[in-house]
Amino acid sequence: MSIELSEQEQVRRQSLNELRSLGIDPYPAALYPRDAFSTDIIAEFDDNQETKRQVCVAGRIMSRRIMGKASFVELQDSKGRIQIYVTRDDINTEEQPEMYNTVFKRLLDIGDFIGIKGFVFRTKMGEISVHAEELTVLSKSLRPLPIVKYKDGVAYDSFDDPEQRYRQRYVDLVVNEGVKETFIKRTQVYQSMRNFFNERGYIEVETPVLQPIPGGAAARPFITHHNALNIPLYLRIANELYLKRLIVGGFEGVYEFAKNFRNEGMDRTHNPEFTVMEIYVAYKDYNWMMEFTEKMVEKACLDVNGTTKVKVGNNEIDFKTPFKRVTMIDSIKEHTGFDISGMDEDELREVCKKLDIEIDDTMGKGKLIDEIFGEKCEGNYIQPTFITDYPIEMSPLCKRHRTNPDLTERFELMVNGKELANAYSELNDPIDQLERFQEQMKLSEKGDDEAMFIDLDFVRSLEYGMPPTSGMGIGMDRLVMLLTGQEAIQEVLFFPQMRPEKKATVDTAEKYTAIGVPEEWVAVLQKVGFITVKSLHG
RNA sequence: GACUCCGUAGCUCAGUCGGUAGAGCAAUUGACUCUUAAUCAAUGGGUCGAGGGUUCGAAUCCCUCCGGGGUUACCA
Repeated sequence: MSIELSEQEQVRRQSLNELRSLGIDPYPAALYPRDAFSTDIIAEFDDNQETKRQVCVAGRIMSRRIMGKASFVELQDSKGRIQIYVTRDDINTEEQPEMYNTVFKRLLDIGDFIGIKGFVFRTKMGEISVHAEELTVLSKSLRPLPIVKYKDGVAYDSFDDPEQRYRQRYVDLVVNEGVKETFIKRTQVYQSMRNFFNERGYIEVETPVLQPIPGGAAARPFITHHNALNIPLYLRIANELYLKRLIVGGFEGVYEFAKNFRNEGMDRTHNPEFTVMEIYVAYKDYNWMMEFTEKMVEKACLDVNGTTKVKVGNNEIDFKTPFKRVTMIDSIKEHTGFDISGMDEDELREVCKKLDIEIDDTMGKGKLIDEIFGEKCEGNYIQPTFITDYPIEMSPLCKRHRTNPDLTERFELMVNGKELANAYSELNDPIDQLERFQEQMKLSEKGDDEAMFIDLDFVRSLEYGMPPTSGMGIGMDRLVMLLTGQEAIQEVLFFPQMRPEKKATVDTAEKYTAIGVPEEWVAVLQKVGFITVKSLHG
């Protein structure tokens, strides 16, 4: 925040005062009786109408073309833009004879909100516009917006510094065409999925974000402290264990769009907080869940884009069902030539060495297989593909495979070379579950800082009995990225995490003298680099 | 975290070999009652990310720091 105002900010504050002195409230309290939206007016216009349609519109001035006693304004509302034709003779009134020359031309600026009452017509150049008969100042803008111009869909001087766009998303949304559409599509994806679940009778629920044991995934959690209880609490890394408790409790289909938090790196596909939709359905297995998932994704794509095809970067992805299905063992065989079925840890290490994959001693069998798949296979799956039957060591919450005890009934949905969804036939054998947690403990002792904690209450719930259940989690940010063709997670989050904005500040002389620094030393100290009192310590 | 590039007016960007700051839009003043990246004329606007160094002289060269992008590592 700059303390000194730029020339344009000073002018706008001056205009604000002049509006008040003319008896115009720049921030009126009364509701404005808007009765039409920009794009609707254009869509509903009929050249053959005998009487002109009267409308009342409101929005932000995005550009002005002033030609003496007549002007054109581009007014932007939540749906789009419409041109307003403003003339001196039509908007001046007895009470406000300077409405046009002083108020409109001199005191209003790009960025201000105004309301317009008038009639709809088509200009000589053919553009459907509103001929203003009454202009109301609705809100004065004190900061100049970036000026982005459009012609034939091409943007000129777009506001495109990513740092400023993300830090001041409100500005990005105002001036850059298409940004809002991405976020509207995000909401449509959620609506599509909610409808899909609700139609089937599944219930949307909410479970704790603050958890005493961060369970349900392998990840580094954020930790915080609850003062009244005097205990550490973790921000959830997943909601899986809570949703399964609800299946124990008798719900037969529950889902939650859950904000999860992981204290890991940030880049164009990772934000510290992100959203996962998890759903659990009783009496189903992972085969059922595969069909459910592909139908859900196909529908979401159709609802948002009207087609199953999406362009992401140079790839065209088709979400037409059915998706391909490949077991993990077959995938590794196909992309590396190694058949790892039945291999022990040492043999797997040998394979990794041959494939030039970096490994370390903390890695168990499951992690080694995961590395091979991640390095050599994952990236090949551009079109939606289910990878099935993961090794048991890397799936501690998943039911053992019905035909092979070394594997689990698990699938991941890979799209554009990345994991999008993850699902199991859920492990509901409480004794097996406890043993799997204990295996995780051993991994943790071995040095794996992502191994899962033991959640004894969760085991207790399973001891009361959970019906056979299938569960699935899908990364919402990644899904939205795919369905909107965006390649950075920051483009689908309104406010992605950023380093705090910092300005180099210089402490005042008083702060130095307050800690006993002689006044005449202050300038000297600042000159040699101690620009703050704090910098004198340490 | 590592590597790499970037930071100049409200916005988008030039700035040559180190010689003291430029354009378009926006703003201000004026002309113009159907324009649309409106047009025409004039004017003002800069801690060149911050701090230090080299130099007679630094937006430019060197060092440190801050912020961001890209690549990479961990991860969804």
